[in-house]
Amino acid sequence: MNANTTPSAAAGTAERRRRGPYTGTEELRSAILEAALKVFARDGYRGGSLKVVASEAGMSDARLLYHFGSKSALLAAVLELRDRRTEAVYTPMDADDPYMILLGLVKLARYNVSTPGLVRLHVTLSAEATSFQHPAHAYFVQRYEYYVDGLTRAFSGCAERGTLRPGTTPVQAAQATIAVQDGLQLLWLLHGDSIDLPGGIEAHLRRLVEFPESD
Amino acid sequence: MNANTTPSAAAGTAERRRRGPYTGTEELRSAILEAALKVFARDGYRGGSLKVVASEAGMSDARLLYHFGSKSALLAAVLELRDRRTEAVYTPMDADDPYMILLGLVKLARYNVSTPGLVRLHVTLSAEATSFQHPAHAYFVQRYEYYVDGLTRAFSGCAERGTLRPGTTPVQAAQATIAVQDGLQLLWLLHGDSIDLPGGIEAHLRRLVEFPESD
DNA sequence: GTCTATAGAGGGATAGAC
DNA sequence: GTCTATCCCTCTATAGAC
Repeated sequence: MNANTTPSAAAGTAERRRRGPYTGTEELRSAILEAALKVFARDGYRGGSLKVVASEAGMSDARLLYHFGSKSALLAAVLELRDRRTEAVYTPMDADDPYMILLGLVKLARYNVSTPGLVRLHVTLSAEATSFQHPAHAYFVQRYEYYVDGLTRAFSGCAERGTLRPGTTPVQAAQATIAVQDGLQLLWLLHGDSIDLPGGIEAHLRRLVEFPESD
Repeated sequence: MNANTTPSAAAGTAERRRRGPYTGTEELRSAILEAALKVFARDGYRGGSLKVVASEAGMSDARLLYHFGSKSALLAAVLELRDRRTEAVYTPMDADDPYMILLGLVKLARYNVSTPGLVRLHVTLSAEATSFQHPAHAYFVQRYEYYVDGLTRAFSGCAERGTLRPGTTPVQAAQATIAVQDGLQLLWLLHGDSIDLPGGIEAHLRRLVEFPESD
């Protein structure tokens, strides 16, 4: 969040040319993160190598490691980056209006189809992270807990307003919604644009909830 | 499918004891496949190593490779094994009764929760296989096509009988159903038994279709 | 901060003796 | 068929010169 360029970035122009196109530490880190996101999304954490990440970012792996310390630290930074991107599109989860929370998922899906890399990253890493010793295991467990809780509250809000269709509890609705979201992303990666990601999620939500007309 | 023991299996008891507990080629292959399934399920194809598989099966990696030739060939055999296991529980997909096809998914889910290894294998490998160069990429693309087509036919059957609830097309219903199935499996692996896999799928199906009372 | 070089471990696959 | 030994590669991370 700090826009200051670090002191160490005040290198002469000659040196800058020798070092590559990065004019400051932030830009360098950002370039590495971009490359890492791409590689982890394509090959997973286990399958993606630092050498490939470094090469995609146009630098040596030693230089990359100097800035991030270790591969798992790089992964953590990538997940952080992803969270920032997602939050920029999907703020709610503690909003008052449950319908806004739920329909926010459709907006998020529209954003997702515009950035396949983020979808790939999520699908690949969340599956890898089911393994207990995966460095992102705790992250994904926590994240799902957060989303299940938030959506359960939203569906409870609908139930209070009498717009949750009978036959499903708020918790089940929340779990099913996350499942549809993740499952459709996987399907979309395997089957391409014969899958309508936002449309599928919206249809799912409308089977669960009767939304007030305001659209 | 051939139950013959290969000639080479006719080893004396003394030799058998030196070689390990496997009395025939089929049993040996089967032991390897069991270990491979376990390892690939836990660590993925990329993350799982032949040395570990061999060690879990109580043999050297050279011996393993003699019987399967390569790592990707081993993967193919594991996927075949999985298909056989699944087909033993879920035969339909070309049955006449669409309700039977759909409710078969609930039965399948009940089976799945009894064998976490198979669920892990599916979740892990299907995500890895979104990568184009993954050795199981074609397998999963094909498999999903098969399931989407089959379920689309089933939901079309419901539509003809007037029991597909309005607002969703058969194709969308099929895609959503597969998504719920896969997504719930992922959620179940991350969150354990707070997720009711069969119940979640059945609830999803009942939101889509009005089943005739016969249960 | 960045480079080259390398340590040290582990990967898949093969060779040759038995 | 199975073993031991080994090849050759890639991996993460570190060391030391600059």
